[in-house]
Amino acid sequence: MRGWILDLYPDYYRNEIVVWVKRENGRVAKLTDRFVPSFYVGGEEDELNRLLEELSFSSSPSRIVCGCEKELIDGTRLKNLLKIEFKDYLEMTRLAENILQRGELSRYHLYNVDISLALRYLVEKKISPMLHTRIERASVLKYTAMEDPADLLYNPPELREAEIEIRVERRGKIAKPSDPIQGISLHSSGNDSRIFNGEETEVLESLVTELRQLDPDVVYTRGETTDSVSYLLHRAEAGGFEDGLHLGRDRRRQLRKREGRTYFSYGRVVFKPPFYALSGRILLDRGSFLYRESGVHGLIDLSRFSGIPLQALSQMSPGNAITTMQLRHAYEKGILVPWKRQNPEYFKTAWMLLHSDRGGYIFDSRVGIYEDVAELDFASMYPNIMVRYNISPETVLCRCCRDSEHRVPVLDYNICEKRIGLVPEVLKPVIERRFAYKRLMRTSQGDAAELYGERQSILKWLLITSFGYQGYRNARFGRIEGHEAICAYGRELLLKAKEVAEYFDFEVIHGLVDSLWVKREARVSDLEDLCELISGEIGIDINLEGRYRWIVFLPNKSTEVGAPNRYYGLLEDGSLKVRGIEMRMHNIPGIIWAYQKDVLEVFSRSQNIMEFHDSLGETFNILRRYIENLRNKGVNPEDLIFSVFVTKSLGDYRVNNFVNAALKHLRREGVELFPGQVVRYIVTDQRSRRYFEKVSIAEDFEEEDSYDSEFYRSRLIKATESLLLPFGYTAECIEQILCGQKQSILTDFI
DNA sequence: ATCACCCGGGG
DNA sequence: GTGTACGGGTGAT
Repeated sequence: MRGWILDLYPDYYRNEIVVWVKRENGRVAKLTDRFVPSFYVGGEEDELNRLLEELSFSSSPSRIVCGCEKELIDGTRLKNLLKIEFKDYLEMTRLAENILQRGELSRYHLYNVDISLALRYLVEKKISPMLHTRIERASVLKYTAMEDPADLLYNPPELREAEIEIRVERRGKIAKPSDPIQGISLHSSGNDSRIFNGEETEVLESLVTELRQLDPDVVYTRGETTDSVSYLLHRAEAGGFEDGLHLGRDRRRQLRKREGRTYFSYGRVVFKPPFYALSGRILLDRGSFLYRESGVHGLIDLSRFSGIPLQALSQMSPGNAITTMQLRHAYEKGILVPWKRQNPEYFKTAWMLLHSDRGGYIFDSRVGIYEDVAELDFASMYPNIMVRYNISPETVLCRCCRDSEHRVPVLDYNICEKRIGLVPEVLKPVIERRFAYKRLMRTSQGDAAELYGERQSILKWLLITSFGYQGYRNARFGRIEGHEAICAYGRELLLKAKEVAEYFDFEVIHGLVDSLWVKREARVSDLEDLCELISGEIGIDINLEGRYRWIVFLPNKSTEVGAPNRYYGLLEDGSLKVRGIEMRMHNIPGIIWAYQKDVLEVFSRSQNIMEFHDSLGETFNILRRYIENLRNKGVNPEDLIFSVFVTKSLGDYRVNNFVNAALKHLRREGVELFPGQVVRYIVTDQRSRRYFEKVSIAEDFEEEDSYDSEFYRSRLIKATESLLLPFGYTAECIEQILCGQKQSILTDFI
C-alpha cells in the first residue's frame, strides 16, 4: 500500500497503535500495529532492587532489562539503568504517577516517561505523517519513505475537506451552551452546501449521516465561538444522544477530548477551548493559533518536517511544537530526558546578577522628525545567536569546559567547546528551512508564493518562541542563563553594528533590540554595502528593511523623553510603518483607529519634512469633523466598541474599571466569561460608579442608546497628542485650538 | 501621586 | 501543560 499517514494514536483498550492512511487511490485505510513503549529508571542499586521486587508482584506483563547504559543531554553517562517495557499502555503512566505520588522521585530517577506514544512509534519506524510512504504488512507494519521530510518541493496528498458551520438559536442577547441549535451547514468543495434546519436532534443526526456520506479527511469548524465542537457535544448530550456524536471515521471510538483551561501565555491569560480529536479525520479549528498564522499548508509542512501528527500539531502553541521537536530529537539520538525537570542550582555572584537579566539593547531615541533615514534589521537575530554561539541549557556554564575560549560578553559565562547543544542543533535546520522558503516565496507568484508564505510563517513562530522559551522556568530545554546569554550577545551585536555604521559615516538615530535606524551623512555611502559590511563583521545577516522619506520618533507622554518603540514614518514605496500608538492596539474602538488612519493618510502625502509641517494643520479639521460626528450621534456604535481580554474572574478585580463593569453586566445576563475570553463594551458614562450606567455590553447596545461622547472626545484628543507631541501639541494645547483660543503652533525646524 | 490593569511581536 | 522582561498608556483611588 502507498499513501500518506493522516493521523495516528494509541488504542488504550487493545494496546496497539492505530494508523490512518490516505491512499494514492484516494481511499482511507485504518491499520493497527503492535508497539511496546518503555521508560528508564535510575537510582541506587538497592533502591532499584526494591523496585524490581515490587514489580515482580504486579500483574502487569512488563519486561524489564537491567544494567542499561545511556547518556543525558549534557553527556553524563548513566549506568545500571532499568528499562521497563509496557505491553499495557496505561500501566506505563500508572507506574510513573505512582512513584511520583509516593514522593519517591528522589530515589528513582525516571526518564523518557512523557513522550507521546505516536511520536515514539514514528521515530522507531523512521517516518513522518503526511509523507509519501510505502507500507507493507509483515508481523508488524513496515514503512519505506518515498520522500525526505526535509524536502522543500513535494506534492502533499489531496485531502477532502468539509466545514461545519453552526447557527445558534439565541434565547438571550448572547449565545449560551443551553441555547439550542438553530441549524447547521456543511460546506465542502465540489459539493453544494448542505443546510440542516429544524428539530435539534434531527439536525444532529443529519449532520452525522451527511458527514459519513461526504467522508472528508479534514473537518473545519467555523463560528464566532472557537469551541463549536464542545457546543455540539453539549447539545447532543442534552438531546439524548446516548452513545455520543460520531463525527470521526471510527464508529466504535469516541472523540478524544482535552478539557478547556486557562493559562498564561505571551504575558496574558489565554482561554484554551476544549480540544476534540476525531478518529480517522483531522479536525482543524480555524481559530487555533498556528492555523490562523500559517494555514493548512504550513501545518502540513511542519507535520512532515517535525513528525508531529497534524491534528495534534494544529492545536499546539509554537513553544509546545518546538519543545516536542527537541524531545523527539533527543529520543531519536537515544538521549534520556528526565521526567520532571529538576535543574541543578548554579552559583551566581552578585556581580553576575547585576549584569544579567536585561533584555535587548535600546539606544536613546531622539524625539522629532528625520529625513533620509534607513532601517536595518537583523534576520531572526536571537535564533541565529543561539545557533552561532551554541546556546543551550547544557552548553552554557557547562562543567566540562570551565576555561572555554567561548565566553558570553559581559557575563563571562563559559560555553561548551566539546559538543553542539540540543537547542541549536534542532534550531539550525528550522532557520535554514525558513530561509529557503522565504527565498522561494520571493521568486514565486500567485498561489505558489502564498503556499511558501504559509510554510515559512509557521517556522517563523517556532523561531520567535525558541528564544523566549530559554527564559521560561517550566521549559523542558530552557535555562535562565541561556536566556541571559542570548540577550548579552544581542546587545553586543547591536552595539557592534552601530560602530560599523558610524565608522562608515552613518549617523545612528535609534537602535532597538535587532533594528538600527541610520542617517546618511554628506559623504556618499551605499546602504546595501553597509548591510554587507555589518553582516560580514558580525556573522548574522542584517537586511535593509526600508528607507524612510521621513520618520517621526515619539516621546513618552509623561516625561517627554524618547520612547523606544513609538514611531511612525513614510517608507519610499509610499507605505507607512507605525508602532506603539493607539492604532496598533487591538482593543481600541474603531473610531480611534479610523481617526489616526485618516490623519496619517494626510501626512503620507508629504514627501519631506517641509511638506509634513505644512500638512500638520489639517489634523485639526479632521479632529473637528470626528468630534462633530460624535456630538451629532452620527457614529456607528460598532466603532465605539472596546474589545478587551479578560484576565481574571469577576470577583478578583480590585478596581471598578470598564472590564469589571462589563463583566457585571454579563453576570446579570447569566453569562460567565473565563479569563482569556474577550469582552466587548461601549462607554456610556465614564464618571458613573454604577456598572450599568458606566458601560454597555456591545451586543446589548441599541442604535438609539446614548454613549459618553465627552469620553470618546477625550480619547480622540489623546490620539492626536500621540501623533503630534514632538511638535509641541500637548492635550491642553489641542483643547485650546479646538476652542479657538489658539490658532496653531509655529514650530521651529531646520 | 500611586496603584491596578492591559497592551505589544509579523506581513 | 503555560515564552521572557519591560516600558508604556489609561483610569481609579
